[in-house]
Amino acid sequence: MPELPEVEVVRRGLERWVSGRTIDEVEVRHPRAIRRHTAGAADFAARLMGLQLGAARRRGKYLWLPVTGGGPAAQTAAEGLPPMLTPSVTHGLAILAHLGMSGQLLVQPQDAPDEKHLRIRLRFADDLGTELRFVDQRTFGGLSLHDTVPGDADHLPDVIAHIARDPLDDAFDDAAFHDALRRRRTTIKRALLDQTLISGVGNIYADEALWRSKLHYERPTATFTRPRTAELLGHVREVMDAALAVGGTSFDSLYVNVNGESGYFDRSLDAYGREDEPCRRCGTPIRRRPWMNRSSYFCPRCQRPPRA
DNA sequence: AGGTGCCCCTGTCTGC
DNA sequence: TGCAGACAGGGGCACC
Repeated sequence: MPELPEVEVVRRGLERWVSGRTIDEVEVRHPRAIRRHTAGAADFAARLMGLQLGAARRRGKYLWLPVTGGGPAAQTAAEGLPPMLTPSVTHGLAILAHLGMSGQLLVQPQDAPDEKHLRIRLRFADDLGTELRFVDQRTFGGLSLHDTVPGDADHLPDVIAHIARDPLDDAFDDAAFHDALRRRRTTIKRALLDQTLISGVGNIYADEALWRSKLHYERPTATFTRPRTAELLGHVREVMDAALAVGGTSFDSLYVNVNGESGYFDRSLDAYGREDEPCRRCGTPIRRRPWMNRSSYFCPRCQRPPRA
């Protein structure tokens, strides 16, 4: 599953291979892949026509491409749409993407055979011979077109305005995160997965960062001291940086790489997926516990549960 | 109204 | 062998 570092690799690939290009053909092959675009597939396709893609952005696991323009085909299509859905002068537009569990954005030669789970195809008004494909087996991900937050320098799509900055973002506010933790009446792993507090941390990185911090996943956030929060954030950044260092080497290829193939997951995990294997610190077998319809992996010796 | 938990989806794996 | 069920998981959203 693509985690934040993989999504960042995809962002770099998009920047390199599709930013600046102009859309001139859109094919939606599965309605679920554009379900966040509430006006439907025909509207999605019509409104993308003629748009020029700007620089790729990322927040947590969300990706987006601010767009400009809209050619004759887009204007024609827009005439039949209600005012809310026509291109706005005061608000920018952006194509939003989320890869979900199994999504891939691939830059492929136009004559390459369709992937089994090809959901959306975008072709461009140039002679580079490549197209952008959204491929997704489990269809948790998708593409959609949205207004951007007025005045936002990154052209943030309005529907993800509630998503917090991620810990690799220079503007992430460590002190504000700590204060938010202290105000919450919840437990630390829930907080790490709460996208309104901190984004981009999934189940895997949460378990890894907690293991490195010797923290049990059910520790109440209200007990966190400033140094403990700082240490935890440091470990979150470490595991993400390590994965980025490994997975970030392949974006230079034609394919926009994704799909959790970062070798990081095979070699460097200390807790996640290691049930019954010895803790790399103390040798105690790692345990797995059902948690929120998922699993939590932890060392029962290094990560003691909080008092009841 | 902050916190909790269900549900969407499909392919793989395990156990009976 | 075949089938049922567990599991993987982000995040929207209904509900208390």
